[in-house]
Amino acid sequence: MAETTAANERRPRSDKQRNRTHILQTAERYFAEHGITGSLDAIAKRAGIGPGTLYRHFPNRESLLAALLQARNDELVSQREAIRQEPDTTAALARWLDALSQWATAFDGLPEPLRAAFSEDTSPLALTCQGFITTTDEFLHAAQRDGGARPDVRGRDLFLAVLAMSWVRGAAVADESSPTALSNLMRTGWATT
Amino acid sequence: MAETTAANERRPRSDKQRNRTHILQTAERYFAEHGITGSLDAIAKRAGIGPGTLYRHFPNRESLLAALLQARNDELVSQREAIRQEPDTTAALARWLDALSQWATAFDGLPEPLRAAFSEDTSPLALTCQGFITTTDEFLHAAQRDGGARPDVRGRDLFLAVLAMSWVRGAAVADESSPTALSNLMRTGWATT
DNA sequence: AGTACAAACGGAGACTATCTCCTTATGGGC
DNA sequence: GCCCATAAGGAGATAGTCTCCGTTTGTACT
Repeated sequence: MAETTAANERRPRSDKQRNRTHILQTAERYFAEHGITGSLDAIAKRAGIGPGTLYRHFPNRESLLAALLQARNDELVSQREAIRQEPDTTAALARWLDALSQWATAFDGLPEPLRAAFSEDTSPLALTCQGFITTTDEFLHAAQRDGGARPDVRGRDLFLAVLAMSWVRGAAVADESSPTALSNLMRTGWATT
Repeated sequence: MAETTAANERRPRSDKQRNRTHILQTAERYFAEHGITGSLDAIAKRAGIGPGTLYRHFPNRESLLAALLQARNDELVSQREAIRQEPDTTAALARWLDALSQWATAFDGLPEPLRAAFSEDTSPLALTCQGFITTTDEFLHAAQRDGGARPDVRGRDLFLAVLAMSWVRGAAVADESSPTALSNLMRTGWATT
């Protein structure tokens, strides 16, 4: 056993990993240009492979998306660690929600599949969402303990609200101040009470 | 000139209006069952007409949607009149936002094209949105005058927030309390300040 | 009633996208 | 160098949007 693979397991063919990487690089660029609804066959063509190859690696758009998001998930997790150092729990929650919002807008149209994944736990994105909801809950509870966040709010709702704001932001690009305005709205609401 | 049509204008063929009505009835049911992304050709087939006929009446999904929404727009406008009688301007704003939210969820998936229309004034839905943003602004200004709403909020942002909440609600059906929770969140925010 | 004709209909089919299946190619182990 | 499992490639089934054009039909006029 010169390899680290399990016994009776042939080492995976080298072209497989090579293709996978190449697909991801191509898809990254393609989604950045056309949004995540761009044609998958077009990505295959641009990557110089057949559609069958793309679909073997990533059986649907969602799994491709999940793979692309991996790097950003890691990034978000490391941000989470940094934010945990923040002594002001309310500021920490605000920073976390901001980071989450940036994550959800990594690609144009991303909130849509995230929302879809939210309600089906069979999706590769669902687990990711679940993890981030848990984190949201942690920051929220800390802030609630310190009196900085309303006690009746749930992490789940905050997560959904961030997703919703990220979604609507995609169309509101015309107005520069919308992102801030919406983020403020979510923080303080419209009422004065 | 025995007819009310303009001079030199032939009266429109009777089957035209008949088909139009029939298409609308069929589409109403179809969208209610399948959401607004259901196949247009399928609607034509169910209505017993050719796709060409459907597309002549409604050149795209959006215009069909706009026609279907007409009745609901009227309903919303009449609700607006009722809400204007409300002496408590803050309660009025809350009621208006609620009505708006119901309007935006008349069909499954409706928030999507509404958001799209929001940023392109060429759309038949865009004008409708614009009108409702104006109304939102009216109720908002009244509430702000009376100190019930934060002065830095804009009607446009409130409208977008309602749209966003309506959108996310589509997926959050699993959790009964989400609609209320999100509506509260929009009203008071997550922070205690 | 019959005729003329603009208006409207119907549906074949062009186009685009997703995804599958099966043949061909190739890399790994011996 | 040979075997063959593994992966690649791409044709094509399926489905949806939308258009074009030959055919039909309702209306007006005689």
